Amino acid sequence: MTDGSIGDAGATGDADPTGIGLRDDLPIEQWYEAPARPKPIRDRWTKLARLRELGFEPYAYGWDSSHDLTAAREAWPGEGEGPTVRVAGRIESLRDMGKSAFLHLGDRNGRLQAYFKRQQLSERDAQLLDLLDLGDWIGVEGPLFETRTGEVTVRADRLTLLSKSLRPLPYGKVEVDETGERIVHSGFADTESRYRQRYADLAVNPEVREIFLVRARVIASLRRRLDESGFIEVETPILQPLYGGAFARPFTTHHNTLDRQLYLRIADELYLKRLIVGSLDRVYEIGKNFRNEGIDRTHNPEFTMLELYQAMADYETMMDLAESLVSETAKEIVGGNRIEWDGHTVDLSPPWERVTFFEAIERHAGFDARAADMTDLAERLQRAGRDDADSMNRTRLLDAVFSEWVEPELVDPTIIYDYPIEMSPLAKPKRGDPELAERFEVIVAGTELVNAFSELNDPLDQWKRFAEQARARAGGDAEAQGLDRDYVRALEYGLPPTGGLGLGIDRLVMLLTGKTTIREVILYPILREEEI
RNA sequence: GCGCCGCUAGCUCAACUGGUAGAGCAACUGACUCUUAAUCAGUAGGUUCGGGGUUCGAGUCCCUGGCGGCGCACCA
Repeated sequence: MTDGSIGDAGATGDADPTGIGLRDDLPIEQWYEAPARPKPIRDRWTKLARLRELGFEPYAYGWDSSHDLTAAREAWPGEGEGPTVRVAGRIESLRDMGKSAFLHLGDRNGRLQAYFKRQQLSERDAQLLDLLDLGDWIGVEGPLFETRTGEVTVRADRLTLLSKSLRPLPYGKVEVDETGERIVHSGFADTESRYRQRYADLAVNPEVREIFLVRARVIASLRRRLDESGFIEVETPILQPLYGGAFARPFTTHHNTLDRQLYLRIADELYLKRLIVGSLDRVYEIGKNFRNEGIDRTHNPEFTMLELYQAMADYETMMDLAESLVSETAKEIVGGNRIEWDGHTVDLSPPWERVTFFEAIERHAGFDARAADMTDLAERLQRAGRDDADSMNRTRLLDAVFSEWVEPELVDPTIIYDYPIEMSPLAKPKRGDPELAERFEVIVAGTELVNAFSELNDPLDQWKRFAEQARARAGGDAEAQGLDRDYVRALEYGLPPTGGLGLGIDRLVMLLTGKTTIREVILYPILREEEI
């Protein structure tokens, strides 16, 4: 397979050089009526032909709605016949009873029933009604009323086909019980198909649409809050000659004209701090990072981060900012700070508990990791079943200890601060304790949500830390950072005291939507190639 | 990367120890003027993920490949 794109499904150009453009060796028209197609597809193809015969345009050019479906339902005055509305939507259910028919239209966040009385329709509209299928987009015009069973409904006096659906959507049957709760029977549930055909997932599962509406509102809310606080939004390179700002392996690519190797960024950090040097004293960027690492419930190779930098601030300012950004956003988007997540109740209201890195280990693992030597750390990890411990340096050992005993215990957001300095090559040493860095992470529900520090602004110190990284890299640590000479040059001009913060947008959305898999909050999560 | 589980009709799922592959929804034909998981009668729908093997006989057992899920590792 040279091209796995879904749009080219079934092309057989490789097998038959004269067959370019054929679909499974057939001209496209014959493909739809071939016996190999499921009957619903063949039937829809026949209906499409019939519609054309009758002079209907199956793919319209536009439509003017007077209301979306939710607004239309709300426009019903409460009794009697309401105003005439023009609405559009996709047919989600269809109940034809001969002389009359009911169907439900759906749009991005609403649903409205339409009632058709054949006697009252023009002959053409009645013909059209007979050729409709689930999944078709239609427009409807008529007055609102309430059915005997109490559902606000539009009585369709006029009907317009907007787009004919040739492929049956995997609709389940929707039952609405006495409490108004939607119960979906059967439906579209196969995880793999849902991700591969996200369009069908979104079309059929309103709760999936809701996740992405929430995601959009979360991002808009963060952006508005930062804009109002005097931050300016910027864009920095994704294609970078040197990657840095985090510990991760990059994706590598190549620019032809420049004939030069480039990397997809693993973090925005170094470019953003250069802007603070340039006197843009509050900047942020919301964008994709790319890390060439494993894939699991909390990691997708491309993911979205908010990074912000504020001059004249330190990590304590960032702690306050992290608290307010997360809790205010939660209040605004989901209406509160108590969230049910993976069987826990997570309380996002500030202030969050603040514990130092070594205190946290003391508390949850029961020993003083700062005093412990490497052998001691490795032995403890080995006893806990980590057989790779003897190959780790001290940084990795401490990190392993932290993720083994501390992280899983933290449910409510917890600020873990004062990390060992060797784990934090871009952070300032802690005042009065240079073995530690002024850095914190926010751990919520067992995973890292925020990473922040007082930014290292001493160019000499930065050079030495880079050099240390370079040594670690030479010693085989594939994730150690490269030496970025231009960044040091920038620091030499003078980086004011600066606080910086990174917040994982995907994980925040997971938290606010109750999802335990990052794939559920990314529209197109990465998957292996599909054979179509 | 390793381990476990899964892949059957367009969708959701059945098929005991190997013995003719089924149901509901969707579809089609017909009936029905306020239905709503509409109902009723009938019809059609399958390369059981691909390849190989064992067997008189494989959805089922074995080998191999693909894809997915979960866990572990990795990802500070």
